[in-house]
Amino acid sequence: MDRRQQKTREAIFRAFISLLSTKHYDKITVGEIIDLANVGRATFYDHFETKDYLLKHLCQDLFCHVFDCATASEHTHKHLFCCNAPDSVFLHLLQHLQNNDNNLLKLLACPNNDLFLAYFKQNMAQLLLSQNATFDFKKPQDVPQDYWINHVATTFVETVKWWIAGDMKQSPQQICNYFTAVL
Amino acid sequence: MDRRQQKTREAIFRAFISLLSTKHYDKITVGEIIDLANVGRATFYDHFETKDYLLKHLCQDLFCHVFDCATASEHTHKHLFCCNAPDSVFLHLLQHLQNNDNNLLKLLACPNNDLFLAYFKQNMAQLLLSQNATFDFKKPQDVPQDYWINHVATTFVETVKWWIAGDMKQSPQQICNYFTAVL
DNA sequence: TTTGTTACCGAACATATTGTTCGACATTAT
DNA sequence: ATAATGTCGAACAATATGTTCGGTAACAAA
Repeated sequence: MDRRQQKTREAIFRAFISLLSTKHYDKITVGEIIDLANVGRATFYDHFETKDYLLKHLCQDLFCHVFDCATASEHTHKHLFCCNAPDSVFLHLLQHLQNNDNNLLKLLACPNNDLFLAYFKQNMAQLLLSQNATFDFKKPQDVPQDYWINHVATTFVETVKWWIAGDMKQSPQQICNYFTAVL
Repeated sequence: MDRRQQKTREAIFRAFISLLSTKHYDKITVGEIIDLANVGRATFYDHFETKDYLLKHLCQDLFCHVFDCATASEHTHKHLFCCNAPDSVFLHLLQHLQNNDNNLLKLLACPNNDLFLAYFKQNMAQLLLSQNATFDFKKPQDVPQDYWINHVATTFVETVKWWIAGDMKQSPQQICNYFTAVL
C-alpha cells in the first residue's frame, strides 16, 4: 500500500476516533473529520464512500485483531470457556482490553460505546457459536441454544461495559469471577 | 389541551413511528415526517425543538404508561420478583407487550430497536433499584449490587428482544421461565 | 353570537452538509 | 526519467435544517 494512502487513512481514523470520544456519531460531519485530519474533501471520499463505511472499516480494523487472537488460541487449548481456567478466552479478552490495544478502550468508553459494543457482541456470539460444544455444559437444560448463546455474549459485553464505566478498578481475574458468578 | 394541538401531535408521532419501522432514525428527515403527517414545517418546529426531542417525547409517552402500571402493582403485591409467581412484574410486562399496548411492539421490533430497548432497560434498572430488597435473595453473594441490577435488567431486555425477533411464538409464561432459568 | 386568543399554514429564507467534478501538483514505483 | 497514482483546493448541485412572516381558520369564554 502506498505510503501516502496509509498516512491519509490513519489520519482520518485518528481524527474520527478523537471526535467520537467527544460527541455522538450522528453529530459528526465529514467537514469536521477532514479539518482535524487535515486532508482534502475529495481525498476523504476517495478512501471512504460515506461516513457509515468509515465506521464499518474502523470496527473491522479494531476487532479483527482482538478476535483473531481469540480464535487462534481456540485451537491450542481445550477448556477455553471454563472461566476459572487461567487461559480462558474471556480472561484473554479482558487482558487485551486492559492493555488497551488499538485504543479500543477509548472507543468502548466513548459516548457512542453502543456502536462498538454491538459489534463486539456480534463477534462474541459468533465465537461462542463456533465453539458451543466446549462450553455447553453450563447451559440450563430447558432453554433454547440460541437464547443461551445470546445471553452469554450479552452478559460478557455488559460486564465489560460495567467494568469500563467504573474506571476498571478491578483486575481482569476479578471481573471474570463476577461474570462466572452470574452465569 | 387544544384539540388541534392534540391532533397534530398524534399525527407527527404516527408518521414518525411509521417511518421508524422502515428505516433507521438517522436517515429520517424532518421533511419526510411532516409530509407523512401532513403538517406544515413551521408547525413541526412549534411542537418539537428538534428530531431528537421528538424521539425523547415519544419514549416518555410510550414507557410511562407501562411502567406506571408496573410501579402501581408494586405496592399491592409482595413477591413481585419471584418470577414463578403468576403476578410477577416480569410476567406483567411480558403480557403488556403481548397485548401490544401503544404500538410498543412495533417500535421494539423496528430497525432502531436499540433506541427503545435502551430506554426500556433504563426504566427497568430503576424499577429494580427501587425494589432491590424484594428480589435480592437471588443475587450471588460476591458480586456488587449495581453489577447485579444491571445484569438482571439487561437479561430481561435481551430476553424480550429475543422473543420479539423470533415472532413471539412462546407464551409470556414460557419466556418468563427462560428468564428465570438463566438467572 | 361575538370577541380575543391560539394553532396552523405556505412560502420564502439563510445556513449547513453532502457527495461529485476538475485541473494542477507532488509523490511513488519501475 | 517516466508513467501511474494520491492528494489538493475550489467550485458545484442537491438536499436538509431551523427561522420568519402575514394570512386564515379553529378554538374557548363571555
